[in-house]
Amino acid sequence: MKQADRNAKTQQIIKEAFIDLINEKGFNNLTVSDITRAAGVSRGTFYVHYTDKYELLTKIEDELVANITHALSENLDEPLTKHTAEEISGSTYRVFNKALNYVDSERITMRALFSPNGHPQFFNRIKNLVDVLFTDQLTANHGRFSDALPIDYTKEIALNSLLNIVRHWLDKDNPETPDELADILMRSRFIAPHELITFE
Amino acid sequence: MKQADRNAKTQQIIKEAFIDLINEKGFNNLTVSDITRAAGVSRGTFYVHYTDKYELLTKIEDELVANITHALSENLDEPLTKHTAEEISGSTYRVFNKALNYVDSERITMRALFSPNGHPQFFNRIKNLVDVLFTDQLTANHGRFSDALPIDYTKEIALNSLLNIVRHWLDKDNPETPDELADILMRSRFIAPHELITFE
DNA sequence: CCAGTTATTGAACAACTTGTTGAATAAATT
DNA sequence: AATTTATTCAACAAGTTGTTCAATAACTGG
Repeated sequence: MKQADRNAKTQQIIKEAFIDLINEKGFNNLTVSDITRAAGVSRGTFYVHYTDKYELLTKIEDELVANITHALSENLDEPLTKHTAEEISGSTYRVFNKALNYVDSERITMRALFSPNGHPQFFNRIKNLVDVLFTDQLTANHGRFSDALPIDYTKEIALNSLLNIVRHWLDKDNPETPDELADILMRSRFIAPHELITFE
Repeated sequence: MKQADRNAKTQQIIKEAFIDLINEKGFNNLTVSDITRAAGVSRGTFYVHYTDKYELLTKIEDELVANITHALSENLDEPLTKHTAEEISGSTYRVFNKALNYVDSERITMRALFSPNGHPQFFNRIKNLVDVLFTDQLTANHGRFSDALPIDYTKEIALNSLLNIVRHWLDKDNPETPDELADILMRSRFIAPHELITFE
């Protein structure tokens, strides 16, 4: 085995043990000793690769963010060349679908980080990512559908609905396929949430 | 000063220092020593009142949950005696208004706990609270408005929209009054969030 | 006002985690 | 086979944890 592969393999073992431990006891309650014990690796080895558990977390998150950004951006400029409602809708579906398929491939890690025992800042980072990528569409449509609700609240509703659906999906034991969830996300856009909370 | 008052005062000083520190460095990064130093109190005193920082957190949360439950429940049975749409709508508004006024009175604490550096489990606890209290209304209306979206996703959208609006409101520097936010919550019920995320 | 109860203080304790270092060993490279 | 690189293991000081205890301070009831 090559040196590079050897490093990669060690780091992979550490990462997997780390994600397992986040699910077991939460990021904040796990120690570097916990990680190395679970990974079957010396504590010294950990500190060769990472300065602390926060850097390990950051490196994992950075990779996820880069790939999600890529998946979301890839089809994002397409709409400008599309004209019919069907073309636009299909394009939106493909953006969701592509991103969800990647998220699904990192399901265990994503679920761990999105969980209450994971890293709330990571959820916010993804939220900010989606915000920036979709911000033009958001502001452009605001006013047409919003009934003059303040723009900041409108954005909160839209972003949180989208991302909490994904979070809920990640938490499920028998989740829908990424394709099915993309479909649910498409349909969810036409539902006013609080119509469902009334006293009728 | 009476003994009971003396205890209450000490605990209040500790609680205030604790909330300040959550905002400064986050719950997970603060130590008991940090709290007692900030509170100007001996570390021994802390351990007389609380076994650790988790118990302190829990006691604060329990009080908030009890009061929010009270505020939400008080007007919740009214609708059964109401008949017109205006009566029902007014009743809903009063439930929101009452709860929001209490939350506003505990704004600094609520914001600290709801923040990413606070306690995500507390947000989930409130979410569960609202879920249980409104669950009858939720299921009753499902199907009429949902376009056959799976019930679990419908609930996620409704609960997260409601609570993230409140969270966003708590984070604001110049927030609306509780009355104004109750109005925003009422109006937000008729907005389909993802209509705003399209590629048109 | 005094004696008894209760709260606070400050110091000490062992156990644990942290991040660092260095020497020995093991594995890959050339 | 000699060199570079990765891993291991042990030791280190510094900080936190939760507990204990004796001394001090503050309230309480008579």
